[in-house]
Amino acid sequence: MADRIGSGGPSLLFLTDEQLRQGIEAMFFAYRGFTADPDRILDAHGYGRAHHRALHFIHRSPGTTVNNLLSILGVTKQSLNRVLRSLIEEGLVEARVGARDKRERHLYLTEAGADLERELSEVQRERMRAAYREAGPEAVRGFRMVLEAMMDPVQRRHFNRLKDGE
Amino acid sequence: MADRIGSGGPSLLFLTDEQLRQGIEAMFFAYRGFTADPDRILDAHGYGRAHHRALHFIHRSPGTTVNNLLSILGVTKQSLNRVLRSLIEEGLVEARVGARDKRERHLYLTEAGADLERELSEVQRERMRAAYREAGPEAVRGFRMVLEAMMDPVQRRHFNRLKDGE
DNA sequence: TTGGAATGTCAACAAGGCTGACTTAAAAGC
DNA sequence: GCTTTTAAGTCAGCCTTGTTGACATTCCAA
Repeated sequence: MADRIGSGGPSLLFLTDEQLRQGIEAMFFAYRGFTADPDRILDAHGYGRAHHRALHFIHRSPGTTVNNLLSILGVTKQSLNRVLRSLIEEGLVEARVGARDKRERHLYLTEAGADLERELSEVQRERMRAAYREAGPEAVRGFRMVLEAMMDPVQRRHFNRLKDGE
Repeated sequence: MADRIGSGGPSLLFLTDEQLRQGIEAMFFAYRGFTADPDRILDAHGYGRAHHRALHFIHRSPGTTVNNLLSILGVTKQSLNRVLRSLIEEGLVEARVGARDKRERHLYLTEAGADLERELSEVQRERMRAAYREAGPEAVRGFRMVLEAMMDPVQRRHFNRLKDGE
């Protein structure tokens, strides 16, 4: 952990391979914690992470189209369709034919879907809240900055669109 | 930083549901970026993320036992074994019978294994380095603090052990 | 009217999780 | 010394979630 990295000086300290590796491991372990609580609930309901993601983004953008959801999630339509079908069959999601463009399906959570989404997001937000509280507001700003910088440009666009409520 | 729970002043801003949801989405999108580069390389070699994780932690703790790796990765031995077997068969990992306890297998990267690990970690570190550079050292500290606070206690122990080079 | 876009569906396959049952070898404990 | 426990490996089978490829339907728009 020694400082002096040759000519680099202290401003480069956080860019040593060791520091970068620690960042990588932090992402790995933290992501496990991040998904642990929802995973338990999903399991009890017989769903998986893919269902959670669909519920989350439909909740976030009610009336979104399948295609839009596809590009946010970055999976194939076949993969999403399997998940979406079970959510629709079991009454958690409603797909309404588009008024303007009847090819499109607009997706909405039913009351039951909103209930499950709330249950899932509650535990996940609780974990995030605890972490934010423990780390403090300044750390949270840094956390958000690094995460945003780590995204692919396409993901980053999605992220900022959602953030701005588009 | 004491966030008073009363009046909900600006110190509570970062704990609103909206802020927390943005944190959740940031984790989701950033994790995709985080794994994107290694995934491409792995794919070209016919390996998957599970192989990457094994290579990473064997590199990190040369001579680690299967059981230890198991508890770091948090998967079943059957699951790890499948991955490990292919890595050993293809000459990327070597398993040496323990000297003190002959039941144990100590895992090491071969030269070929170290080569692939380097290739993988290089692109991942490069992404992390770019993100760190863009966000700045102060942000990096916050990033690390929040991630660590988000881990389950067990993961956090693993993380800190690795960090301290145990 | 016709091309192409949006959607849905079928089939097949792979990675990587899981459980359960069982073996082998060796260490530990009585 | 004998028994139990532990570390590791293996077989079989299952699930979720990702992938390709092929193909049908609907319907907007040029």
